[in-house]
This record gives sequence, C-alpha cells and structure tokens, in this order.
Amino acid sequence: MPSIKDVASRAGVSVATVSRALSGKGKVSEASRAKVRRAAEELGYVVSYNASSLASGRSRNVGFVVPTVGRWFFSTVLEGATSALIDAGYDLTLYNTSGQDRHRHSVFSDLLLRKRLDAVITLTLKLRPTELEQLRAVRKPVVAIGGLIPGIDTIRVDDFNIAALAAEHLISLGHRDIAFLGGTEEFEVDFKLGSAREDGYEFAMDQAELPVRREWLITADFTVQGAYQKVRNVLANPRHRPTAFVCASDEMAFGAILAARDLGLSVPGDLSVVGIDGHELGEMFGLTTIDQHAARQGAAAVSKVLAILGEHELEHDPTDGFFPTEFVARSSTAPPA
Amino acid sequence: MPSIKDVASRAGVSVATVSRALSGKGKVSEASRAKVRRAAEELGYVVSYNASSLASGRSRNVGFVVPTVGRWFFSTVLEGATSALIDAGYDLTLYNTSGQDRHRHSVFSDLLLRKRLDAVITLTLKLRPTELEQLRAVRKPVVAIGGLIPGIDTIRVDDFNIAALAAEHLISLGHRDIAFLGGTEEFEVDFKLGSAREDGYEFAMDQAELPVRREWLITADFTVQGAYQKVRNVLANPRHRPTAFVCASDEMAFGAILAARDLGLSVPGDLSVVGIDGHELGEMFGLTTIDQHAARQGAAAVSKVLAILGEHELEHDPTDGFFPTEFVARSSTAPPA
DNA sequence: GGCATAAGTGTAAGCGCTTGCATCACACTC
DNA sequence: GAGTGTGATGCAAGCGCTTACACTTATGCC
Repeated sequence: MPSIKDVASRAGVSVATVSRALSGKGKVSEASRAKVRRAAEELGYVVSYNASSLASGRSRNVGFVVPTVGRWFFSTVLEGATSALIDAGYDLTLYNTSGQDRHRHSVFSDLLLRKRLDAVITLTLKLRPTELEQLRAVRKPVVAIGGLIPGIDTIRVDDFNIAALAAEHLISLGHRDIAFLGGTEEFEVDFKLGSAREDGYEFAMDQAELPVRREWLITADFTVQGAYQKVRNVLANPRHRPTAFVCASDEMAFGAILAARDLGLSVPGDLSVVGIDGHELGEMFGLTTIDQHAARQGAAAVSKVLAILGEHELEHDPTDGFFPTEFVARSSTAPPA
Repeated sequence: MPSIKDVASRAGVSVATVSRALSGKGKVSEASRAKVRRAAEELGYVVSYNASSLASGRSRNVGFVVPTVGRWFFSTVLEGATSALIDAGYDLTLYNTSGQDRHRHSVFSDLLLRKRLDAVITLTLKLRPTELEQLRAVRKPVVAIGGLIPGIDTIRVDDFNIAALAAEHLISLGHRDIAFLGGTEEFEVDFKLGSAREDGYEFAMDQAELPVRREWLITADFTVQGAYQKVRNVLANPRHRPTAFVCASDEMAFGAILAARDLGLSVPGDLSVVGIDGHELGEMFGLTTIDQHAARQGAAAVSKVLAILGEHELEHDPTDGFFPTEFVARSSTAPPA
C-alpha cells in the first residue's frame, strides 16, 4: 500500500505539499498539484482515513443510530441519508440496536464514543437520560430525526396536525364512526409520537363534536401483521363497527385494508382508511395518506449535520419548523355508504 | 477527552500497561489491570479507534456494500449482519449504492479503499471486473452474499433447487399450468440469480413433461407493485390462464396474490402461489414459500469474516455448501379446481 | 546457592497523516 | 535599492495509540 511518502518522492515534492494538493487546503501551485495528482494516480494512492483523522481530528464519518432497519420508515430514512452522505464523500457507520437492550448499551457506552465519528444522527430513538449524557460527552453534533430531544437539533413532522388532518378528511366526507389505530412503543421508539397523533385525531373529533369511543382507540406495533389482527378484531364485531380508520402508519393501514377485505368488506365502500407515511405500496392499495417524505428527512438530517460541520451553508434553515408533509388523496377513502 | 496518558498517570502505570490491560493482549498483573480499569472508568476513557487502528492496522470495522436498503431481502440481511457485528464489538460502515452509478463509483474507487476497513461484505452485487480488481487491491477479506464471485468467499442458497422444489410442489398438487415470475436485473444485482431460479423451474417442468409457455415466463423488478401489474396482465387474459405461480421472491408473490384478489380470483381456489424468501408478511398472506433465512445469511457472512480475521474459529465451515433453506407450506397452495 | 525461565513493566519507535511556522523567491511600492 | 507583501514550499512536531525490545524482579530446579 503506497503511503503519502511514496507519492511525495514520486512527485518530487514534500509530503506537506502532497497533503495540501490532495486535500485542497492551503496554497499549492498548479504545477505541483498536477504532479501530485499524477503520482497518486499512478500509485493508486488513497489517503488513509485513520491517519488523516488522527492528525486532523476530522473523520468524514457520521454515525447513524436506528432501532431497526426492518421497518419501512427506518430503511427509507436510511436510504435518504446514505445517498446524501455519499455525495458529500462521507462514510456512514450504522448502529442498529435491533430492539435489543444489550446492543443498545454497547452502542451508547462504547461504539459511539470511540472518536471515529464527526457527528451522530439518531432515528426516532427515545434517549434515556444516561444515553443523552453519553452522547453529549462525545461533544459531537447530534441531529435527531422524528422526535424532540431537549437541546438537540431535530427533524420532525407535525404529528398532531397530520393526524388531525387525516381525521378531518374523513369527517368532511361525512364519516362519524371513525376509529384510530395508533402505534405501540416497541423499541422505546416513540417520543409520544403515537400520542401526538392520537391527540390530533381526538382534537379533530372534538372539533366536529364526534365521540371518541375507547374501544376504537386501538394500538398495534406499526407492522402490517399487527394492525391486521387488531383491525380484524374490531371489524368483526357485528354490533357496531366504524366506517373509517385513521392509521398512524401506512403499513398499519395496509393491514387494515387487508383485514377488511378478508372480512368481505370493501374499501372504500364499507370502510375508508387513511394512513400516514407515503409508502411505495400506497399507490397499489389506493391508499389515501399523508406523505412525510421519509427519504428527504434522512437527507435533511445529513444536510443539517454537514452544515454544522461547516461543510456547506444550510439553505433554508428548518431548525424550528416542522418538516413539510403532503396530503395524498387516493381511493381508500370515500363518503360512507 | 481523556487520552491513554491520562489513564496511565492516574493508574500509576505506563501507557504500555494501560494498552495491554485494556486490550487484553500481553501480560498484565491482576493488580495493574484493576487499577487501569478503574482509572479508565473514572475518566470515562474509551480508546480512540483511529489511533488504535493506525498503530495496529486493525480497525474493528467492516464495510457492507448494498444495492439498496429498501428491499426486504437487503434490509433483513443487514439486520442480521449488524446484530452479529455489534456482538463482536465491530462497527459496520454502510455503503449503499442506491442503484446509482455515481454512488457506486465513489464506493468502489474511493470509500472502500481508505484503509478504515478490516473486511468487506457485498450483498448480491454483480461486480464489474474493475470493481473486483479494486476490491482485491485493498487486500482485505471479502465475503459475498448471494452470488458466486470467482475467488471470493460466498454465502448463497441453491437457487436452482429452490425454484425446482417450488415448482415440484405445485406439480405434485396436480397443477399443470404453472407460470414463473422471475426478477429483472435492476441494480445489476443478480448473478444469474434470476436465471438460476428460472432454470430450476424449467427443469422441474421438463421432468414432469409439462410445457413451459413463453408468455408465462414473466419478470418483474422484485417488488410487490411490479409483480402486481405483471401478474394482473397474465391473469386478466380470459383465454388461458395459469392455475399456479412460482415467484422468485415473496414480495412478488404478494403482488401476485393481490392481483388475483383484485380480479376476483381466490387463492388458492383459483390460483396457487409459491414464493421464495421467508418474508414476515408471508404468514398473514398464508404464503407457501421457501425460507432462505435472510437474517441468518447476514450473520453467517459476519461469522465468516470474523473467522478470517482470526476472531474466532468457524464452527462448521459452510464455505462450499449452499446455505440451508426451508420449505414452509401454508395456505396459498392447493390442488387446482 | 546458582542459573535458567517466566512474568510484569517501561521505553521508545513508529503507524501515516496534518498543519503551524520558517524559509525563500519574487514581485511590488516608495 | 531597501522595505514589504505574497505565494509556494519544506521542516518537523505532533495526533493517540501498539508493540518489539530491554529490563527488573520473582520462581523453579538441580
């Protein structure tokens, strides 16, 4: 493996000049720069990140902490983040707690602290006080996606209003018997995200003077399967069944639609369903939803991180605002029969 | 940030002893080890990976190259890999080419080469000759999942036999009109994976002396949506429609099931469907499938990498064999009407 | 008691870079 | 012609570790 010295001697300059020429910092004449570039190319030289990081204190590497990569929202945000980071020439080190406490502990008490990271992005993780402290001890920029952590930059959508909007949409179609399918806090993920959405739903119902029935306030684990079962239970009740569902995620909305179909109910004929997310499959199911642009949230988090690191200017600072969402009307909602 | 020197002086020993005590290499008395541990704890000291890597040549970090994290198989393998790596105290650096050539190029010609990795795992990537060469130039262990690359350790399932088995299952139920839904090579992902599965299907059909109809050899992009559309096209043909489908992935099988339902066909009454994967949703759809234990494949790749790095012994070397799969019979297959 | 051997520790030389500082050549200005 | 600025370069001191080697002290054995 060629080192900077090899490049230097081949180019006939000092290592300092090579470093400056390749990194673009400091003054180097065009002539030297060309010589260095060529020598590096010929030798197949690539700078050693470890040495570079050690000497400069910059790693060009950001840590990304997720509760799992198995769920749509997480993998989609991750996709957006990786893409943005590659463009910036940064590496992304993935810390996946997999919902296991053991892993979570390793991540926060060891892995994140090893000085290989320039910054950390956390994805809908409800940090415990000790974790927050550990994170601060690293003295690196931290950006959170999907929840408000005191003192930490955050990218988040307006869960309350999103859910309220979803409910209002159904109400305006004439629905009165509207159920809400929220998410449980599996993975300690939530930051009241679930409850912010539930609050929004209840707010809209109150505004319309519609009753919120306790047995129609149900929760599942954000997965299709989980939602399927719960919704099926509700819809199978022959006495009184809702004519519409507000679901806290698209995947759960899919579960609701599938449950309805399996019971012989048509969507939207017998049941209207609204989701929240913007999942690719939404189109296929004709799902009315509120797109929260997950991939863009990942990119936005990266953008914010890079801005803090001084890599570029932040275009329009969305620090305090909510991340924009978009209502997408499709065929899973219609006036009640 | 405390450095090893701080720990050394606090513990009243030399930095060498600290290094040895903390890494577990070399001889250190119990007394010193205890002193060092305590000093480190009190200072909140964690070794700097960069410095450690630079000095030792070991990074405790493996690179993981994926075409995308958006598809079930990839994110599931990734989940398995992250879990195994965390347990070993390794970091995972994620290189996601996102199907973009620009990113792919950065990854192979830059990012992977920066000497921050002890090994590389590639996920169903069909490497181009130059990429293979670049990878070799790194002189680090490489393990591939999901395809055979000459001269590289590989974890892979027996695609030919899996597909043949799926077809034989349908044949044994009495089906004669069996279609095959294969995958396209989006992302240049495939290694003839698609065609190995197609070959297996054709082999089984030949053995049973059943005709393979060209118009029933269809392909989609491995997604639910893609499959839905293609299958719908086939099933909507009133003249002659298959009574069963072998699908090269579970997600495509879901698409097939949904397409059938939307056309008023019942599964398995009017159409039997077999998938390949072992997707979580399979249970909900009652999908008969061949589970390829994606998460375990990720863990196996990690295990192999760690063995090569000398971290542990490889239990039972599956180097040459195929990764085991499992037939899961559920309710999406039945004898034809 | 003498000697080989082993166990525990410290010294110091790197690992491959970055970067502050010094140097030098070459304009300019007055 | 002396003084001053400026651009280009090199020197060398680290960055925070690991580890070969040397050294000191205990241990075992005849």
